[in-house]
Amino acid sequence: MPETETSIHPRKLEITHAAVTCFLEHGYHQTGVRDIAKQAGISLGNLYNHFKGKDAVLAFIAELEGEELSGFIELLANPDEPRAALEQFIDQYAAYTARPENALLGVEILTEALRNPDIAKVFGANRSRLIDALVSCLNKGTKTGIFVPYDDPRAVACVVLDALEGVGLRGLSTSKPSEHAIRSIRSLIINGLEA
Amino acid sequence: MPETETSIHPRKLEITHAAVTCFLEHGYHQTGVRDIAKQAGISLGNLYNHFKGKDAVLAFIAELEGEELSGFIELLANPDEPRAALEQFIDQYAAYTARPENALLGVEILTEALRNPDIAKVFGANRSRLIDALVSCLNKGTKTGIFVPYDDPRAVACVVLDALEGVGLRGLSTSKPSEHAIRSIRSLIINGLEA
Amino acid sequence: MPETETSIHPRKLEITHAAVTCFLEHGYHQTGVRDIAKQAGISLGNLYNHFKGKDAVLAFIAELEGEELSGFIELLANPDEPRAALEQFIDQYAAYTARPENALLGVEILTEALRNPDIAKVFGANRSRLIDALVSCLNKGTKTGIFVPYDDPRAVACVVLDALEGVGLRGLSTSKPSEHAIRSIRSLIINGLEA
Amino acid sequence: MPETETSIHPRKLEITHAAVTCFLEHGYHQTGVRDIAKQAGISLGNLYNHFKGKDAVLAFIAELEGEELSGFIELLANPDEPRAALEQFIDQYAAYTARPENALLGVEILTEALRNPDIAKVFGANRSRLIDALVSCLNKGTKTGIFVPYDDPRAVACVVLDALEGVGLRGLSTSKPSEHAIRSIRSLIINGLEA
DNA sequence: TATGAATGAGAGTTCATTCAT
DNA sequence: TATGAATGAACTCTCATTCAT
Repeated sequence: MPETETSIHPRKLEITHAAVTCFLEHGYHQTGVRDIAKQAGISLGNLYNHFKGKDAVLAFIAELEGEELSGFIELLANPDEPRAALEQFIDQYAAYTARPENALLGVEILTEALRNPDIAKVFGANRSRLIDALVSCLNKGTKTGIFVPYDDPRAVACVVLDALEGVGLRGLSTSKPSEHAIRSIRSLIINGLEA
Repeated sequence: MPETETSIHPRKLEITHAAVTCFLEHGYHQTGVRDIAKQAGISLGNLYNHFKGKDAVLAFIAELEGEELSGFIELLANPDEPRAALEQFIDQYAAYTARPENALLGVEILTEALRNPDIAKVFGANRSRLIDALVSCLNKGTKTGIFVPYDDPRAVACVVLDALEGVGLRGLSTSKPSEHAIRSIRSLIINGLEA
Repeated sequence: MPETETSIHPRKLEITHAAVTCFLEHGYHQTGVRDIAKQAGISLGNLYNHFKGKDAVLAFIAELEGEELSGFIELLANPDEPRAALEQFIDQYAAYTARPENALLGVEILTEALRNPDIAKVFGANRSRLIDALVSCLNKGTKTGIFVPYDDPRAVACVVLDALEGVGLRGLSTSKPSEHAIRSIRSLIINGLEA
Repeated sequence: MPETETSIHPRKLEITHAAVTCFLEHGYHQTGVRDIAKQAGISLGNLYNHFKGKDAVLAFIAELEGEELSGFIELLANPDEPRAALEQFIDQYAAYTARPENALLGVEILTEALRNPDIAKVFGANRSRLIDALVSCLNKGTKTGIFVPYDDPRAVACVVLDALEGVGLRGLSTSKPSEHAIRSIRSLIINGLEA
């Protein structure tokens, strides 16, 4: 619940943005705390007035990313037309992950979450919210008969997310926006889900 | 046959296995060259008689991983029954990526490839071979009329790989083998592809 | 005034003195950064808060040495009596180079300057100032008719410096102050220059 | 007495030449034993069949340099005309030290001799032979009345050598052959010595 | 004689973090 | 809040040398 903080010091956000810039350019482990401080234009010691340590910066970034997911979740949460909602989600989430900053940060956070419990906690919470919303959308679609019933809707939701995020990751190396790719995924998924 | 060396010094393989163990347990960046040497039971300096540096160890691991893909590629290359071949590939590749060692190493190599050209080269070559084979299978299926035609078969191939690898990655956090997940993916994909 | 920094951190000077001690005793390449830090009584990492690296320490020493030359340069710059000025310079500069610390550091800096551009820059600047001053003194002497005219006064200046510095270097091995040597040089030079 | 060796293995000379090449290019301390072996086209271990260690290679180079001095020494040893012999020596020795390889190696050996007794022994022996010869030439000149008497002929000899070697060293940085310089030195010295 | 794997100490440098000011 | 000096462990990598083959 990052929103419960009474107010976020503007300096904290500056540091966060500086860190994002560094992490994107050089990666989390290749970025030093000094680099972040320099990029933020503050002293090294002052960074520790706003963050407990390097980990905390990444965790905070993950928190902020989590807030960006709210739009997607609302979209999926209680859709009148599950199929339309799903299609819209696919397009928008694909666009989201296609932005290199999101794809790169995503994989940094993912890999760090594998071994760092603090990061894992935030990352897992974000993921759960998104998957829950997606599952609820799929279930509604199944209930209204427009989607085939699956024995593990959560697995399907994961596949959808993995595929979409994979596009973003792939785009990093190939450096092409891959309009085709997104369309193909949407077709594949919708095709595969439709009753 | 990426390994053109006439013979590989057994010590080189020992070091490689030690490195794999370390990378799996602590990650690439969290593993020191000393850790690898200690795990391999050799002196630090001797490691540099077999590898140019830490990067080279990871690159060599990626090379060896590439060789493990040959089985999958043969499976897909010129299938009599594309649908059966695809299903078989999905099951086997899902089983492959479901093994934590493969999933973990895969993501380490992937993220390192994003910024390290030496790793990117090997990683990209491996990926290309697999995608090419998958595309050829899809194309054959389309030609024989059992798959719907897609305007970007390569994108579809990527989706399939991303989804399967996503399962492996997901399994690392949830630590359950996820039989369901694989079945769901197979259904989704096959369902989505069938004419 | 090569030192444009508004103020030099006292620790930086402490490190410099420690480095001088080490370089004199063991030579530049045989001295480790750890040795310098230990001699200075500070931690290893802190040294890098004051110097960019080992090279920078030597470069700074060379800078400080350059400042010590100012006295000699003033002596030579615009002498009323070139011959007296030259004799005085010879005696004083011989005494300067006869001090082992100056001779030893000088040769360390010289040899390092041969391959390290950063050192070469500082070293070259120092040398130029001294030679320029010497040349101006010789020229004045020639103009006033007390020195023979030379077609390359700069070459003569170099010879004088080389000879004087050679005494200092020689004294390191023979470990005798060599009063004789200096007197011989002065005679030789003055004798050779007089009209 | 390097000549007493019954015979020098040709490989030993190859290694020596390789070492000279390396030392000239990167300096003694910056050259690794591996570099020498690679340059010589032999294995690392084999180098140690011919030399006790890295020091021994430099010491052997110094020995060979000593042999090259024989010509100069004969020239000076018992001259019929000391003045002509001295002039000839100045020109030839200047030409010798003007060759970068000799100047560079000379300063490498000199600085190493300051702290390494093994090198100092060889270097000192070479120097003594040359100075002795020069002194004997000067003394003969003084005796025959063509040179002024000096109270320390050995010091004068040192000045001459220092000046000539200084030219070579100076030429390394300025990279001009400095015909002028040599002429100036000869004039200065001869001028200064003549009765 | 010749090889190159093996050693481990040591190289220079960066690290995340703390703390007095 | 803000500073940057201070810490020392850790980093990757190179060193001269030895030794079994």
